[in-house]
Amino acid sequence: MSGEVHAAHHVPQKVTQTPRRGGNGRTGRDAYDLATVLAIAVAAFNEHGYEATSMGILAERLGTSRSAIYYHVTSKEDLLRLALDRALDGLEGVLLEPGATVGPADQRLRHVLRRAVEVLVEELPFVTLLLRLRGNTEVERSALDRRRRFDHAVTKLIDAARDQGAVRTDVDAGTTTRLLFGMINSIVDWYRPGGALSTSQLADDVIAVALSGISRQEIRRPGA
Amino acid sequence: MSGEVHAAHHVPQKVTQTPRRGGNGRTGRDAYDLATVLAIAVAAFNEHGYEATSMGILAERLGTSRSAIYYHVTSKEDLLRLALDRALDGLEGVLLEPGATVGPADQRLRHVLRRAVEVLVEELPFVTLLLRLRGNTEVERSALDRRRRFDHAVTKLIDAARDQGAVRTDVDAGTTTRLLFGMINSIVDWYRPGGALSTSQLADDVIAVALSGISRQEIRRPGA
DNA sequence: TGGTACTTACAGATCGTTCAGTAAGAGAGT
DNA sequence: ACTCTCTTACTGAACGATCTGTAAGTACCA
Repeated sequence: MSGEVHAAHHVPQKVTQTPRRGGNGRTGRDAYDLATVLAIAVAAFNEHGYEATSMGILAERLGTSRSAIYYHVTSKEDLLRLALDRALDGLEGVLLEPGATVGPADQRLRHVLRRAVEVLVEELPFVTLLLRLRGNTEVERSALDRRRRFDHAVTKLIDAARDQGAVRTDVDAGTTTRLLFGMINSIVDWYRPGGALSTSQLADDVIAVALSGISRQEIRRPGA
Repeated sequence: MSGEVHAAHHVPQKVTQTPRRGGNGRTGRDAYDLATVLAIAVAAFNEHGYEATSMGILAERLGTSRSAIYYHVTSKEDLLRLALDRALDGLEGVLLEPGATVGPADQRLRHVLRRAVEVLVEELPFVTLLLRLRGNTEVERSALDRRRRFDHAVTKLIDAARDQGAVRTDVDAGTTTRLLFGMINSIVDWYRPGGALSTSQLADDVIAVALSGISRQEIRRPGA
């Protein structure tokens, strides 16, 4: 039924940190591209919160003027929409992968958890922004709506794994799902790629703790 | 002058939703008390974010004027400080309880987890505000500092339980702790007291999933 | 010459906060 | 019972700063 998640609209944009001055491109003056503006904006949004971040701060960080930004985007909210689309495109893409659509439910669940962690790390600032939304404007509400649909797809996966006998039944299904999401989503609050913990190891750890908890394990077969 | 308001520490204040008109208290006019103003303010802060919430919105919700609020508090930041103090007082109180200080580490850990969930629910709006801080102002940074000290105390408990052999060692201690906190803290994003799930049951579920994960359990003795 | 990427200048609104003034009850004095 | 004074709890206007967004002009390059 409802799982019709929109496919990735376009290829993830390369975020170039430096303005391409003068010659290499094709055009006029300093030439910040949209991706740069967006990357700086999202970083600032995550530091101060979207509404508390002024276009003046963005301009300062870009080394340009407030109004120059309006050459690249039509509004502040436009920046937000662009950023949220990117996060959501990435997450929804996971659900379309073969590993998420074929095979036993518990294996599909493992695949989605692992890939969700990976996308979350790849698109860290964008997903961070998404996860901190309040839903005050229409843009925010529609992003939250897409996020809810994603969550719901994962919930159905957990339900399937439960029917299959792979998930505990002494805790309510909704509670299980929410606690699981809480654990995964918290990654944006502390994980920074490039440190001692690799993304791959992080994904392993998340799956291990999510499935088996923090207690010391007895004999446990890898299949369940 | 009115600076020395300092939240009545541990005793949870009654939040009266209605202004006490006329006679019972002292004198004057409508007489909103600090607790009412604070409750309304925190609710608004959680909905729109602290910085995005204007004094005008608070005044509107209180049915009064912006300037009237300044009779009760010295500044907008003062409201924030009061709210954060309340959340932190509650959480820190848990660490002082006998159940958190005496006995085997794994039992103390269980106690702290359960009580942390309970305080989190009791003081839901205040803790919610705390958990969404960015650390931009001095008030926010000092609150985050207190929160880090609380987290660190729990981390030490987990370490003790690990030394005792109750916690898995195949996942890094720091990662374990952060995933655990992520799970617990996420409660503020979805749990609302008064529903089908009681606070006590929620605490049970959190402990069950935190310790043993979402997988179907084999034989597992309640002690570990 | 024409498009690109701006800059300067500003409109209009809203922000947190201050301040002078005031309505109304409480207590004291008579 | 009556006034007088003091305290409480505001009201309403105004302040300077800052906010998003726009309009018009301009430097640069092909």
